[in-house]
Amino acid sequence: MIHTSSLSDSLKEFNITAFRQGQKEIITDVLNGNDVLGILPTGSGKSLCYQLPAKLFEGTTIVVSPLISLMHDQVKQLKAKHFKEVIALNSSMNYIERKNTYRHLQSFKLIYMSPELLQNEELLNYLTQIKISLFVIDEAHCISQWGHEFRPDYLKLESIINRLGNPPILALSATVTETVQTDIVKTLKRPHIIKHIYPIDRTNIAFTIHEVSDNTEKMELILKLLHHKHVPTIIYFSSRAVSERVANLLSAELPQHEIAFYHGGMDQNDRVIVQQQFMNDQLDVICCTSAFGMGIDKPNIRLVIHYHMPNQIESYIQEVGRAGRDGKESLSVLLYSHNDKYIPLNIIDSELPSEDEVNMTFNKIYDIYDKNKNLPSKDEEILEILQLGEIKWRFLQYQMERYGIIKDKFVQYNANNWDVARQNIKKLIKDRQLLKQRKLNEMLRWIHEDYCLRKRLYKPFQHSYQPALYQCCSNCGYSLDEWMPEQKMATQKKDLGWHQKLKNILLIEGDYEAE
DNA sequence: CGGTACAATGATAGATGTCGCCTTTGGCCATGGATCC
Repeated sequence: MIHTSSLSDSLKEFNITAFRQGQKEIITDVLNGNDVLGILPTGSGKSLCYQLPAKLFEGTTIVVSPLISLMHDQVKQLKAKHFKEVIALNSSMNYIERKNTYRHLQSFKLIYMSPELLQNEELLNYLTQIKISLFVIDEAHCISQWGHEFRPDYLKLESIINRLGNPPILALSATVTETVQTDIVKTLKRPHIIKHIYPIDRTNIAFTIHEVSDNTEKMELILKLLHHKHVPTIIYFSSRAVSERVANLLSAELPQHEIAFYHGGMDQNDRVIVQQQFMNDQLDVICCTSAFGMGIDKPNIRLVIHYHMPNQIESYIQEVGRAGRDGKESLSVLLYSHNDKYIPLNIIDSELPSEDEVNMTFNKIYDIYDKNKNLPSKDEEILEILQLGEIKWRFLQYQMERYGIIKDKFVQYNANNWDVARQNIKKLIKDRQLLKQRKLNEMLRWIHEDYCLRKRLYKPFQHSYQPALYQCCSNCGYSLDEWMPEQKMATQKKDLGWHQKLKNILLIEGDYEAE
């Protein structure tokens, strides 16, 4: 039991004078050793909910985070606040570094890691030897959104928590529907988890939908909008190639704007640079896929455009919610043409294996059992043999491990078990596909809604509802022309960068190489 | 046709050189820790 006096003392160490909404309630329950699910809006100080308990607890707190960049940001911030017993683990450490770090894990109060690294036996052996006081899952919606197909290691967290001696859990997120909540609680097997859920509706964002007949019309609309409103803007796409193409077209048409693209296929270095430039207001418009956004806490994003719709409402709420963090009037523009719905349909198809593919995989896995009982060690080889896409195989691999068909690349055969597994997996695939199609249909239904868009958007997420602070939505009579955001001065000078600045100071002539 | 990440590993490109070398002025080579895909 920890006293309130020590709570306020430790607050000072974080340079904070008072708790924000929800923080105290969540932290109190965590300190009392309860399992907690906390839903707080982004920018409301979610991380304090585990950082403060981590500091107060005797043992070590583990934080599972989906992105290495997020872990680094957190560690950097904490070290700046003189919280030093903190580390982010990842696979880039060499043998010596790794051994040295793993041997002294108990000296850290807070350890960040990915769900994938938590599958590593070497690390687990060390972790089971130290006292874990709290197990945190940051961005917990990833369990539901990514766990089933894209990153199945999210579904394995529960068994890991078990191996670590069942420490209390804190799951945190910003956007979680009732369905996703149920999914998280079920996956973690914590039916009695205490829920602290706070409203996530954004009263300073106006919602508009524009149905167009083709992509030319989309471009015209975007050009007109950006030409008149020069504000920090994100444009979301469902295709890397289209995001690049549109970024280039817009750059040519709008010489006053600084425009770049961003997606998962880019060089890691370029991604960091583009993100930094956008954060520092050196870029005005960023054309991106869903890869851009997690951990983006830029206060003055005024406009979020969807060139393509996301494949579910949850994603839309997350993406739109990046606008207007500073509370000022901001705008969402969703562009829709009737062909757009085929993109998410194809994506759904590509992440789950068909019935034929399941049968084929079972047969080929049996062939492997017949020959030498071991899967090739390299994933590429397996994909080559099975003729499957990466995500489909990841899904099947996870399922086959669950049913004991595969264990560490080793194939185990039992005719009865295999039949049961095959039927159940096929059933599961059908269920997942139906669920995904239902989610897509929800999105489409919302797009064709006649009633107030704001109310329909937030209703399934929360019981209370707050009216719009500035403007409501295109169904409540709001039009784009009325929008008058504070704009960037056209004459505003670009940041010169430190090379030029240094050169100016030292009056050096000519160029010199960077670093 | 289209989108999200990480780990692990081998490949690759950039920096170094306590006397590196040679053609003096930077270019080339061999080497082996980072970084990338």
